[in-house]
Amino acid sequence: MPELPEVETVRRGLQPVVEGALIEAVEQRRPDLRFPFPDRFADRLTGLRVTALGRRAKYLLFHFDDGGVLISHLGMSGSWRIETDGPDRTPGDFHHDRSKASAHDHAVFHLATAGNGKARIVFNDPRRFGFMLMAQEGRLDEHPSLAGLGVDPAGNELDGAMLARLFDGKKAPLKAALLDQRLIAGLGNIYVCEALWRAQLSPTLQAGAVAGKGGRPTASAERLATSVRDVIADALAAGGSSLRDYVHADGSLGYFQHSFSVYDREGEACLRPGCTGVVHRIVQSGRSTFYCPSCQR
DNA sequence: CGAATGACCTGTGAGC
DNA sequence: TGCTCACAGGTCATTC
Repeated sequence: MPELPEVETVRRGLQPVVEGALIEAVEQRRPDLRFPFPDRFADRLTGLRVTALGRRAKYLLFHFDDGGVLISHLGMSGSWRIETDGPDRTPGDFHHDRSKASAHDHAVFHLATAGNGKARIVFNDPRRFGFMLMAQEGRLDEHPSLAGLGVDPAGNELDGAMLARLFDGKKAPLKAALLDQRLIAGLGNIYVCEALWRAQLSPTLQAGAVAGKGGRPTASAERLATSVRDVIADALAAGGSSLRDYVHADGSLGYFQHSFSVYDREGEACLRPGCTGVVHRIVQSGRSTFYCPSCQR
């Protein structure tokens, strides 16, 4: 379920366990995910210390003390799980049993944590659209997976003016433009639908029309930029609020109860106060779009 | 060049 | 119950 807010929630859950941890062993249980694992994957990681856990768009970045960086993408169905042995030792510790082990556990990192405990983090991915790649510190921006990524909607940069500049002259529908990771990096199908609903804009409008002439922001562009940021911020808040340190009792990360305003609500009443419309589903570039034709124009 | 489509995988739920 | 089908939150390669 990983769009940007879910990936960030996973990052925050993993962070206290992996930052400062020493990788004592790595189990790689199959040769590939979406792509082959990097050559000598387990050997290269064993003995390294994690200096920081970062994120770029939907990519998790494990920074190591030798200057290497592990780029981890969750694809459509990937997840990380934390396992620890024994009773809790400090207030920050948590205990998770191994009952969730499954055939789709593809990689296991055995860690000696900064707090001198033992932990494992397990990557599980039934559909195997996820992947892991290696990069070098200082050359991250040149890595094929990260080069060309657009602005992060969780930060402060995205405003109406920037959105208008990005969409200026684009003939693609708004839905497709918002999904384009080269423009805004981190939005996925759900939050694009949600942002358009908030902004009361039709997903079928031409992106360039919203930008306005010459990239000067229209009221629609301002509204859309605000909606995108608010949708992401609200999802992030939801990710942290219902969980203890973003970690479920079973150690799984990043999946949280969430209700959507339009996504997956085909045929149901529009939730906007005063709107009597019904949510429709259409297909744009092969993917479902949910929107209310009555109030999104 | 931009835009649209198919491919990559497995799991799930709806409908018969 | 068991089968088939449509569909699933992402990206990449290919085609028009």
